[in-house]
Amino acid sequence: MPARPKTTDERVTDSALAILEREGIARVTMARVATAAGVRAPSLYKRFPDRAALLGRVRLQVLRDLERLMATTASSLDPGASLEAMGEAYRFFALRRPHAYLLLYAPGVTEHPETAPARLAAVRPLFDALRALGVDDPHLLPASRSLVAFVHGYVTMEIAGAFHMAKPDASHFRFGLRALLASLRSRP
Amino acid sequence: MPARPKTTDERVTDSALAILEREGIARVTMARVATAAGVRAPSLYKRFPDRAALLGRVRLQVLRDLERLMATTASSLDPGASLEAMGEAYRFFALRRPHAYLLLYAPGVTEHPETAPARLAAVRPLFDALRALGVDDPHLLPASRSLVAFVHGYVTMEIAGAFHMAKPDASHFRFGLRALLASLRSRP
DNA sequence: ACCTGAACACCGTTCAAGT
DNA sequence: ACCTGAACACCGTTCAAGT
Repeated sequence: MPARPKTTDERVTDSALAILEREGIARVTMARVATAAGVRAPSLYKRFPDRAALLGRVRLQVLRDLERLMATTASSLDPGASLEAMGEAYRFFALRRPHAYLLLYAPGVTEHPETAPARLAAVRPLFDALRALGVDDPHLLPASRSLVAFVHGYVTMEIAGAFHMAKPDASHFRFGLRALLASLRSRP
Repeated sequence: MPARPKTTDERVTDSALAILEREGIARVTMARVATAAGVRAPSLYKRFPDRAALLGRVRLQVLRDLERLMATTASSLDPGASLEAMGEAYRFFALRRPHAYLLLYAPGVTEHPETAPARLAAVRPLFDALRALGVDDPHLLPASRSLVAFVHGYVTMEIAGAFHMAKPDASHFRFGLRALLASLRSRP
């Protein structure tokens, strides 16, 4: 009764992420992921309860990439410049990996227990920069939510093609980001 | 060779919209829509090329509801108050009909030809109010895009439960909306 | 002209049987 | 302990056959 593993959890999630990034969430089927991971579809159920849970694990992976990017981008010098840089970095992340980004808010995904902490960790640098900018404690939460909402909304619409532009236009994004930051900066 | 219709295009889209609002996009299957419309699944293909096109037609319908709401909400009195009211109305629309709202940016939907004009019409009152607020022509497009991005991003995250709040919190939304509007108002 | 059952290729998922 | 073929209930879609 050996029956030794032909794959690993990590290889399964890596395979799923690769298919996701290339072809989108709808194409991430259990059969395709299984084959890419060197196994048959039913075997995946020994590792993940169902497709929603597998996608939840992939989401966590993407979130950690984003978290790393945010931490790297945050500069300790000028908080204003740091916030702008984080906004731009976030947008680039989303535009470069649209399918992976969309997974962060896609329906039909069971949230992995570590996802909530990871989401918090990803906005932590933002929080710190806002504090450094002079935003007082009671306004930290609404301010960071507003920033994330703007950036998330903008890139989602950009990915969906809502602006029907020839090329992605960074100038309008920067306009909005700066407008919001200027307002937060001049808070009483 | 009569074979007279058992349903209509309108009844089909109405049925699809009803299922969508109650159970979400994944549950809008051809079989369920057909039955609700008094017909069998294959019959739908005489009216719509495929599921993506049917969903595209439903999206147009939702967009027109939103357009009507925006037009109604826009007040000709104070443009600042009007913009705030439009933001709040947009948010309520999305929170009251989350599945319908999400369809506006969902993947796997073939865009109906009239959708682009309808999207334009929906933001028209916003455009007008921004102009009345004193935003000059070259900034009208980035300003409206930024506002829509913020509002869209905020409600999407709210629907997805990203803020993990007990109740939806209007105060943070209003904070961000006002911050953005204040910045646009004080433009040179 | 529109509706339909039957069929096809594909899903996610379960499970008894293999090693 | 993990893998698998076979099976189930469901998809979207096509099409020949009905009226």
